Amino acid sequence: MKPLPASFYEHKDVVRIARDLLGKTLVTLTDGKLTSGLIVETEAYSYRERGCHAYNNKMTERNKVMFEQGGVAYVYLCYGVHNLFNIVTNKAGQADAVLVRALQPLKGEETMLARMKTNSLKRITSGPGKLTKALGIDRKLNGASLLKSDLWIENGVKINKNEIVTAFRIGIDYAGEDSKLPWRFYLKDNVWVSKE
DNA sequence: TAGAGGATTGAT
DNA sequence: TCAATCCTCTAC
Repeated sequence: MKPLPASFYEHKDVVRIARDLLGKTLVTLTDGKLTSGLIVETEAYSYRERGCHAYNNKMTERNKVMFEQGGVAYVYLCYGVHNLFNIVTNKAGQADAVLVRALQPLKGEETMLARMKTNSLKRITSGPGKLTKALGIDRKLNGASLLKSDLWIENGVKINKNEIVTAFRIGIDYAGEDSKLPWRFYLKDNVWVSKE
């Protein structure tokens, strides 16, 4: 399998990319250990709405990688506890991104279990803060290219349109009206999706 | 330079 | 329901 091409990430419609990422495979090679998982839940963020760190084209030290060309990782610390993994999309200067919220473990399951200090495979990647830990993603990978580093996305399984559920995004009440945008996508009846 | 708060999680 | 935990942003 090969990483998805740059053109996939440079599309101008971040919502479409978020939907297309369902069923793709996220792969990391951290500390010499390969781990991967099927993407089963995503959320879209755009500089045009308040839920986004780069709302109104506001660039800061933290979110500046969002303004790079699509195809890089945006990893940041949330609540002082969790690393959250985003995929930067669109062209340079158009700060859009997709947050990966849940995975279905595929490879390196033992490595993930060891990182999570648990014996239960269930729910170890069902949440944005958990999947980064399971796959060994942290802020060192902020700005890393998904085309040529130890972090990339491959084609996975084909998803039918009627398997995709559309919902409101989680945890962004502060965004006002924009928190009602139906920009969260997940696979219907998939046990690996994060719980609300 | 101090203070507030967050795209979450797991324990109580 | 609530604390953990720390980096980032904003205001002074």
